[in-house]
Amino acid sequence: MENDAVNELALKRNPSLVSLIYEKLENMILSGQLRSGDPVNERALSMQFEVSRAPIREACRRLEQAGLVSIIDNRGAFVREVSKTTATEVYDVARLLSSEAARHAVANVTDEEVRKLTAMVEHIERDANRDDLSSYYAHNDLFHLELVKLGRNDKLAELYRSLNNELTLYRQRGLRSFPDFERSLAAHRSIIEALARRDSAAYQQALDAHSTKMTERLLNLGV
Amino acid sequence: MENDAVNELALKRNPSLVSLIYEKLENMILSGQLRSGDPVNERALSMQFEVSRAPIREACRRLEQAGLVSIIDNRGAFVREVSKTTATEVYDVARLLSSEAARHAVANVTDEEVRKLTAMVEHIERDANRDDLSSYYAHNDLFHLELVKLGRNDKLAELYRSLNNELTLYRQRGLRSFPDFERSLAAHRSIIEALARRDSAAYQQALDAHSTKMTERLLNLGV
DNA sequence: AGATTACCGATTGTCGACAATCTGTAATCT
DNA sequence: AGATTACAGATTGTCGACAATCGGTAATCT
Repeated sequence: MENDAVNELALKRNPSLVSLIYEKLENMILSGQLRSGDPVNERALSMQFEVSRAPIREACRRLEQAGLVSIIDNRGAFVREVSKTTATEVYDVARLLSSEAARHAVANVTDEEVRKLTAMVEHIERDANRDDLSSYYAHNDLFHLELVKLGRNDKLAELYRSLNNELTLYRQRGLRSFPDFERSLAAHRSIIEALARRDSAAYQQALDAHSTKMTERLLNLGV
Repeated sequence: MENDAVNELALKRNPSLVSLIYEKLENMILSGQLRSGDPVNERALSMQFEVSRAPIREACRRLEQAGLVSIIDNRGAFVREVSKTTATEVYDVARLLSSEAARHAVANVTDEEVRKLTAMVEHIERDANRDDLSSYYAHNDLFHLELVKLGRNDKLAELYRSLNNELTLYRQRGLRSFPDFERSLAAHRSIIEALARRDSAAYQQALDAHSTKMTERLLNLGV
């Protein structure tokens, strides 16, 4: 099931080898298949994927820019270890961006978007009810990214996405807190509700409260 | 004077070929030597620097991540054209980060830092008096970056630096507004002064006003 | 003439080989 | 024995060559 990754890559093609390899590796890291500190060996991967080292190497450099691996000169790439200090910094910036986006969201949001977001919330609730944690986390992240996009600033949204990836890596590093479903889902509901009412103050307040709560929970884990 | 770039690179060494090439190219772009839309040809550069294409290629990918070039598949890298829309977005995020850093600056700043910043302001003033625009711009950017670092969030400062590089590219794209020295230098003075007094409100207000003024001036150029 | 197709030059994409560099271990010296 | 040095293995860094792909131009067709 894993050694036909070759064909996977060979067939899809055109999205460029590097992109495919990048996504594969990103996924392996964010899903926890590769853990913090693990080496990312160019030759080993080039044999595993049956391509030369060049595209692998390039993908690794992209992973570095994305903050997912650290590269040590002449030593190679290693899945990054995100310290609590760094994670705190990243959280702070992500919250700042999210909050800024929220300030502009209500003025721009369309009915269509409210419907889409509502659907996403419901999807997350289904994941929670089925205890499908991995899907829950993924869709939760997507939901929040979509909220940020309401700020109508592509650059800001892109930065947010990138920061959130780093945070996912941090969360992945060790024991993972079991989410407080009840509280979290309720928060989502009130966020969406305020948005539907076009109540900017309530929306910003609900979102900030939710973000702060999440941050606290996640940072108080590793102690 | 320019074609011994070869020896420059060959001698410095160890900071890795890629880093040297990256910095060289970054400098060529930010200084306006390479202008928006110009192709960044791998083979040409590899001959100019007398290295193989591999390190050039890698440097180009880093430039892309830094937002300084766009890469089109199978077509190569081109110095990026930053639209006014994008520049506005980037400005908004940069201002947000700067403002957030300002909120924490007074609580943390040391006397040593105040001295250093004062020296930087004086340096900028000398540049202004000598009408050394290129030095003026460079030190002005450094000054503002140093202010952001007072926020004690490395990640935030790094993002700010990166965003500012993109903005430099935007400014470089066409006609450049002649700076309003008098107003700008006065603003620097009051920023530093508020900082020295540890007057947080005044500091934040002075900095935000200055940033906003700069933004307006720069964005109203290309119309 | 206008549109379509086939080709050509230029550039990037990928490859396999070799050089440079680092880490850890074993041999040597005091 | 402890410290130092020399070596070996593994990995990245760099290179030159070839393949794939793109844009534009010239030849062809209607």
